[in-house]
Amino acid sequence: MKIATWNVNSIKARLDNVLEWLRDAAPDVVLLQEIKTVDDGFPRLDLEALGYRCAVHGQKSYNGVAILSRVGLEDAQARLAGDDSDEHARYLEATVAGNIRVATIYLPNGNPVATEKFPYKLNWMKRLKARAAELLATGGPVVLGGDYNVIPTNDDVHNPAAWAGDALFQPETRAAFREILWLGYTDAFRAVDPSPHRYTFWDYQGGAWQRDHGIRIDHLLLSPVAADRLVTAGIDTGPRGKPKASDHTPVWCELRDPA
DNA sequence: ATGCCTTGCGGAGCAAGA
Repeated sequence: MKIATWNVNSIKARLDNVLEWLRDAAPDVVLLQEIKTVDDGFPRLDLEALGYRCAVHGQKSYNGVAILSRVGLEDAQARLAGDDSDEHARYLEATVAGNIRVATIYLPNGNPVATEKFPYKLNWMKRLKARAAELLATGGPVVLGGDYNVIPTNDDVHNPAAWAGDALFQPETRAAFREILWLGYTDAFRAVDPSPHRYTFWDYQGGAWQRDHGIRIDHLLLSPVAADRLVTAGIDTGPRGKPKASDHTPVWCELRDPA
């Protein structure tokens, strides 16, 4: 069972890239972020033609998340509890393969730090932590994947000093991410690859991709019973090097079938 | 250097991203 997460930066602009990658990588479940379309604009038919069912939580112009699955897709539920005034489409859960609860997460960027955007980010992380705790309490396999907009450690950024003032790298941001991990979640990529400077995002500007000036901000967090099934995980840098690429590239993990 | 790209929206030049 291969589960991947990918911030595609517009599903419409990226459709050919996404279809090509689905054929090449053959993931069973894909957690998408930044689809940048309302539900009706989602290219459902093209994805269904490859065997995927789709759950979509869209929004006009910005944000938007979706789940693709070719191993069943049930009980989709959008939005995080805790702030009824939050209209951003950033969170969607569903059950795949019968009993794996997955969530696609587009965590707020939070920049600039001196504006209301940063406390919105931190509050969103509190809401996510609360939901993550609820899901742990079910005792079942859970995979929380997405664009967390969090650089966890100095090993996850090319030049830590350059990011010191950024919302993705603030001590409060990193602490809030650790709080979620310490509930009992495992960072799937880090569990299998401790090497530093493995990135999932490279800015479009300044030749960041060509220079490998990236950051690791897309993560797959596994509950204990999901982590017990972890076979391997990786970052697929292929899509970032293609024409018309998203600025993010897919992260994936492989879970063995239950005993 | 809040620019350097890229996208959506709408039909020019912002807003937002990270």
